[in-house]
Amino acid sequence: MRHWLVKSEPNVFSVDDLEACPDQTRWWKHVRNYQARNFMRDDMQIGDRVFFYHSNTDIPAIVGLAEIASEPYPDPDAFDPEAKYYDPKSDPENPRWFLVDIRLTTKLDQPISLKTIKAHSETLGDLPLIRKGNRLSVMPVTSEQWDYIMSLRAA
DNA sequence: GCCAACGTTGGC
DNA sequence: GCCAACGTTGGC
Repeated sequence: MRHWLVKSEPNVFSVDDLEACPDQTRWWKHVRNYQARNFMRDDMQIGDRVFFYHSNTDIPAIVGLAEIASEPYPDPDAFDPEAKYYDPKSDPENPRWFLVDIRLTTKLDQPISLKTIKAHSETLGDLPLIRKGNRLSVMPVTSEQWDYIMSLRAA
C-alpha cells in the first residue's frame, strides 16, 4: 500500500465539500501536470491512503484522511470542447489526463498545519510539501512519513 | 534546441 | 497583494 498527499484549495473544493458528497466520495481534481499525472495514472491503487491538504488558504494544513476509491480513469473533461479543462491533444484513444476517485475516511478535528509539519522538517525533509518551491498537487508519502505525521496529531 | 515571456501555484 | 519558483509556450 502506498500513501499520498493531495492538495486542494478549500475555496474550490474543501474537505467539507468532500464530506458532503454521496458516500463521501468524488473524483479528484483536474490535474494538468505530468509528474502528478504519472503518480495518479501509474502508481495509485484502490485503498491507498491519502492526506487531504488545504492549500492557498489562511492556515494551510492536512485536514482529512482519505483513500483512493477507484482505478485511474481518463478525465472526461479533457475531451469536452465546452469544458474549462478541455485539452484537444487528449483523445479517448490515447488519453492524456487521468482522475481517481477519493473517499474521505476521517475529517480531522485538529488539522495538522503546514507550520507544524515544517517544525519537523529535520525528520520530514524529504517530503515534497516542504521542499522549497515545490508545487506538486499530488505527491507520494512514505509509510514512515505517514506514521510520523499521524503522530503529530496529538501535539 | 534555446531561451525569453508569460501564466500558475501557493506561502506569506 | 506580493513575489519566488517553476512549467509551458512560441519565436527564432
